[in-house]
Amino acid sequence: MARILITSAIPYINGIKHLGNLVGSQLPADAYARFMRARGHEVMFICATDEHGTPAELAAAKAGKPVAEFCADMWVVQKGLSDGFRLSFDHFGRSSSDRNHKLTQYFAGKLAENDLIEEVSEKQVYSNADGRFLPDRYIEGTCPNCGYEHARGDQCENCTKQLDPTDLINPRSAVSGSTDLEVRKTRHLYLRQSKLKDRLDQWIDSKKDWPILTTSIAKKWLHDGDGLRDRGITRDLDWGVPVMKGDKPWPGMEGKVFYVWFDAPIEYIAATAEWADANGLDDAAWQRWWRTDKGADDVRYVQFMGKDNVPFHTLSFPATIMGSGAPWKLVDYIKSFNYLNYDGGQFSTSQGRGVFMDQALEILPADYWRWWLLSHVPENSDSEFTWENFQASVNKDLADVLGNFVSRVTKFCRSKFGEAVPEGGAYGKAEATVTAEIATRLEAYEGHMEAIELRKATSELRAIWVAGNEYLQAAAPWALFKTDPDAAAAIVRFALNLIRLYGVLSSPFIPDASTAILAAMQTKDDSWPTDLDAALNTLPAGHAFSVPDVLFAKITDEAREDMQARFAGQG
RNA sequence: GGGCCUGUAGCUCAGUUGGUUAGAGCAGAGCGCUCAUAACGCUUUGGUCGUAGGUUCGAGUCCUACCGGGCCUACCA
Repeated sequence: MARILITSAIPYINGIKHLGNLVGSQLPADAYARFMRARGHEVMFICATDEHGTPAELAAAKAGKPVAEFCADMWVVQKGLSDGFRLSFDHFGRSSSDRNHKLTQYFAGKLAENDLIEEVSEKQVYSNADGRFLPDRYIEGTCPNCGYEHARGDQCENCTKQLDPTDLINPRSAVSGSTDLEVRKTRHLYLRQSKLKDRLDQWIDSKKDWPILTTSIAKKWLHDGDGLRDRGITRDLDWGVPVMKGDKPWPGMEGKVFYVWFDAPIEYIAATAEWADANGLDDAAWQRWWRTDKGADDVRYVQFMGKDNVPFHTLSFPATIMGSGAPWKLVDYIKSFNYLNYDGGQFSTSQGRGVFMDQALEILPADYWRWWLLSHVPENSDSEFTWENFQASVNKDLADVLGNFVSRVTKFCRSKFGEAVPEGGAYGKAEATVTAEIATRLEAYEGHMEAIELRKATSELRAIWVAGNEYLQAAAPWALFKTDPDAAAAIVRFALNLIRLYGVLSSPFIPDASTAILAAMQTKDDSWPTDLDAALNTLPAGHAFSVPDVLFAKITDEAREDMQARFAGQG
């Protein structure tokens, strides 16, 4: 039995996430975690909300709430949605937790001890009307290059020229529109990750099996221009982790907080500590996942994230871990994803374009979304959601291939033999043949899951469902029943056992249906099959079962058209 | 501008270190079955693998150029 630590990129607190966000980290991480648990491994699956930064403060102001209250409320919303999608986190934490405050300050102190922190004096734009420093992109003005009037302080979206906020003509705050701006001097801490460049480079080089998307982004940042640049890790904000050197004050840094991307990955560790706290466990309980000197050296640590998060996970966070000089666990495998687009364009929060997590659950059960999203997860390139594809995929795979199989077998049995596994006859050649096919496919399925090749895994799982229909069609118990009821009984017995097997094998992707299948089969035995012949004899003759309700109702053309219209967006 | 990814049947995608007639699912067509959510099964029609060159006995696979799509480019997270 292995020990596997799994983290999903932590969703930003600022609003409800859309399906593109969901499929880019949390959902694939969940399928992987569920599979590994089902295989009997010890899993720690961690997620949290990412609560700091300027956008959170602004969203809170817009909602008319103090930021702490806003975040607390949004955490409840996001937690509810992750439960709704059946994301099986062992703990869903908060980056604003006391644990994260302490750990973030601890890491900063360690980095300072090791001469990896530098104080830099810089100039930044301050908005008097807003009473805050503004990040470059929150300053708007006319582009000096092309004359576009809504250029942002970091880059003009029209001509793509890189800008400095002071380049803008008629600069104004993107928050309030105020032009009462001034450039102020401020001091910030920088993480001297450039000193760790060679070590990071060698480390990345050693990861031959990582997705090319992961390593190519890391390489680009390591070697672009003068190489890896140092990075500011503090901000002039009110909401965040106060800058401290371990548990001591940091002279000159009063009133400042750590930058959200410094504390966010540390929350992976902190959330595990929060988990221990929530379960009344001691520090050793979480440290055995994170400290290689306290039991974590046999842990395999896998991270999931969208491609936009790759630099922080391949460089900044490892630099923090390495630079601490303490035996913290470094990531072993980084699975990164491309983007999911929506019907010919991007998902857009501002334009209300696409489907958001709360709306998705209002429309259809979680399993529908999970199945479609995971069988189309953007592993190799950006992929696209269309309602036609969603409808076709869900109706065919879930309703016809799997759902109808369960239906036809259980109903046939009920009408001919009653609601118990029938006795009589014996498994023969046909059963051996399909068992052999499933064994081969199961091995492939497991291999793809181990390698986190989720699309391939779903297609193999589907083929396992199809094998049941092929078997049943060839065996034709409805015909055999008339001449040889015992032979028909054996076929039905085998098919009922197939149903239970499907319930077990499908659980990483469609957990609710899995539960419903096992409940209908009236069994608690959800153990992953190691011996297929034994697994297909789990339900003995005489074992009672019930005919479940329709597992997956089909999406009608009319319903699809309604949804299509509803989510077309205003943009 | 620079870097990276991507372009394979109407649609969504597989195609290992280059090796014989390029595969799967869906959609389409035909047949079969009638237990089932008009579900299932079998058979079958679709591709000069973005374009043009090159390397090679041999290229979807390697190289070059071009065309199209996408992402990143460090103060949004």
